[in-house]
Amino acid sequence: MDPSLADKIAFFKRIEATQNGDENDDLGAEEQEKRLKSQSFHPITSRIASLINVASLNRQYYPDVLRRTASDPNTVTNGNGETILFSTPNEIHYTEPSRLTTNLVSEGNGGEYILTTTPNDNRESSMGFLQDAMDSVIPETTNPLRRTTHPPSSLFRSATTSQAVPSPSAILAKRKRSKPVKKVPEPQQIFKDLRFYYIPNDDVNPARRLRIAKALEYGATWTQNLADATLIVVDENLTYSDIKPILDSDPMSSQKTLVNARYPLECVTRREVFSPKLSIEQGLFGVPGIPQKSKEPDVTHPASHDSNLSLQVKSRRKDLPAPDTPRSTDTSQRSEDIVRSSHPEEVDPPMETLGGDPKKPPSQSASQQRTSQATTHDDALSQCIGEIRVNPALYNELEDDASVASGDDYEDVSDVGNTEDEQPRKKKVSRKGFRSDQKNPGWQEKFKCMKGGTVNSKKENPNAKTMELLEAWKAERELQSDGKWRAHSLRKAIATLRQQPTKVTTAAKARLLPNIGDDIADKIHEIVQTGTLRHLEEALSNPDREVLSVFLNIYDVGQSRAYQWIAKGFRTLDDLKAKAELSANQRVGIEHYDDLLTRIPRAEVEALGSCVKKTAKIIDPKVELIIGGSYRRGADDSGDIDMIITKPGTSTTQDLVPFLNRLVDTLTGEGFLTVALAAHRDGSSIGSSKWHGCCVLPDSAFPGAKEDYRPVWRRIDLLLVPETEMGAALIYFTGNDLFNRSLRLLARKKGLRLNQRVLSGLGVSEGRDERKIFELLGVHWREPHERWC
DNA sequence: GGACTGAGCTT
DNA sequence: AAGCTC
DNA sequence: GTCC
Ligand SMILES: [Mn+2]
Repeated sequence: MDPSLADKIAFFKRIEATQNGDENDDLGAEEQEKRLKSQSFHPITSRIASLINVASLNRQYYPDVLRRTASDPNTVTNGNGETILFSTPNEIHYTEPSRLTTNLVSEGNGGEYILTTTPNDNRESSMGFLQDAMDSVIPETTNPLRRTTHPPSSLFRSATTSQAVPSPSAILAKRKRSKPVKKVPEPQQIFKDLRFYYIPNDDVNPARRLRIAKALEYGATWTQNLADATLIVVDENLTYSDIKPILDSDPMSSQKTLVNARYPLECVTRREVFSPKLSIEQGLFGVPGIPQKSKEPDVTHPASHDSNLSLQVKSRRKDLPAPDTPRSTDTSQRSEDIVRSSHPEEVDPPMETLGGDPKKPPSQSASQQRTSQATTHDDALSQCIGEIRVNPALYNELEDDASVASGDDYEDVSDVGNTEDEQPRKKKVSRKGFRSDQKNPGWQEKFKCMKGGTVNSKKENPNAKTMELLEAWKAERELQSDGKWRAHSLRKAIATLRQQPTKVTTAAKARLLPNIGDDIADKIHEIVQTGTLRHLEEALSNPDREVLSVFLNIYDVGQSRAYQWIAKGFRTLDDLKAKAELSANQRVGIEHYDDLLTRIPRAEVEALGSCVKKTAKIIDPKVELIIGGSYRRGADDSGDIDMIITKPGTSTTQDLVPFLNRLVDTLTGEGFLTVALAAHRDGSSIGSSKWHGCCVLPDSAFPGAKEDYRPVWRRIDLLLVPETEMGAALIYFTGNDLFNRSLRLLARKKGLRLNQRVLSGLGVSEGRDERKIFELLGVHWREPHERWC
């Protein structure tokens, strides 16, 4: 990798740090687990649905209470006379669930915790449709692959937006870090006559430096004197209270426009200095905590700009609402508030010219090209941001790109002089103390991933309804053979939505948000307008979807087999047991279907862990076992239990295989381990590293009252990790998945590679120290409970 | 048009 | 190599 | 699905 490239990459990261948006806080490692849950429930009637909510809660901890034989799924007939199978317990035994329910409900009311129970919410929200769907029966549609056609406007839009004026950023990017700012042609200098004051007002932070440079390119003047400023640009991690002291130094500050760092960039994108006032935009570009009062004198330029005329060039990625050109019609968009600019006549320079491709050596590696391009276009830059922002707080302290780029000197990471980049850890949404175990004190901290702990983030999220439906839609996509990436995109979009401080009510506004494209923007609009999602309802009415959902929740059953079975006409778990060719693991999955889908209370995770540790200690007292996964992140319940097995002095997993064999044998003999699903390759070469199976907590170790004990099969994963790889292993097995993927993506961008064993590349090789890996990646340390992205 | 994390284990 | 899992 |  060439250093300059790394430099650019580093730049982007910084930017990320300042862009707080990000999609965090929600599913992650557990994402998969929850996904399963939500899939398995799809109330058929609202009445049942209401019961299910209660039931599902109970189910979390007391599967038996409402267990129904997995092999006897309920079925109902829809309006078409078609039989629909569903996995929801048809018999909700209310027998004294009160106590249990109360307990759980209280947790749900506790605050953020609600997020961890989204599956319940989903069910709740989806029942309405299902009901409708059943009543109105829509024959068919069902081809999962079937795609929605884009409304004409969408096409139109993209066509007009794909062109853009050559971005000066290209120039900027190429100049590396040289100071001279090349301004764009006069007419394009949208910030001309405007004086920006930044907070912090320096360019120490690479991200800010880049932003400032861009502002200057477009004619802005960077002033060091607050009193002289016409626009105050605040780093996104700062809240109004943070900057209040600074503002107070200028008596006129209250008359000036206060915007976050994203605003100027958006102006550049739009090629105009628009007013940040609009409610939604205030949420997008405002400073958190800003008093409602005055603030917002119109500093924007009079529409005198060419930008409003010939330069109506939209960024190719996000169109901006054009007040004058209401997007007309189309089937799906009957709303009048949807306004998208559309100036077909505007023919802009081809994008290619922006990338500077001509100069690019054809020999460049694909990755290099990708990066180069990204660095050459402002949009590309934002894009990159969006990509990385998967994990915003990650980059909070990146500093000088140069140092980072060099690969070997990451000292910069440590110095972290950018306090402003530092997420204000101060304000934490304090969670009720119902589960105030000392271990949990901070699990709500996961919200730190979120924007300065502002508004949203709780169930009263202004976009809650929209998120619920999109979540349901995402679940449907996950059932489809080609829905993996669509679901992934939806997940990111939902995360973006979750962070919006105000309700996103139009497609146009939604479209401006990262990770939300035309499709989802339209869906958001549909939800806001109609309260439903037509496609979702149709999907739910597909008689196959419930069967699919049940099948996919079987361990060791994926899309391939699920579809094959459905093609063969199998509809129930009984059908499978009787007619399908099942692998041993699938048999286990079916036999213990309910158990394996039941959440494991934290207390039980601990109890299970203790059982393993106890036996392990007898076999080899020097071996160390650590419970990872969501438990390590502080979760109140987990989908399974993950344990890392290590021992001082070990350098290969092989060193631990003998121990594992004895451990498994012993635990199996005790009756603790009940079955092996995937065992390590015995005696095989390197690589042997894991053992997956099931276990049951012995009644003697049950943390609750004896009479409440029920043997429940749990999934347990044992991981062999030599001491030399503990750091990388901990990161990986602590998750969550989004966090891990972000890190790996980041590593790759830095020319490194991260897997569960080591961070390597560019002469680097670190697997032992978790913190060291963070440092090498230029990522601020994050405690396990802060890794819910 | 391609990427989207990166691997281990089973069949 | 495909399929499933984390 | 979104972004490059
Ligand atoms: Mn696991």
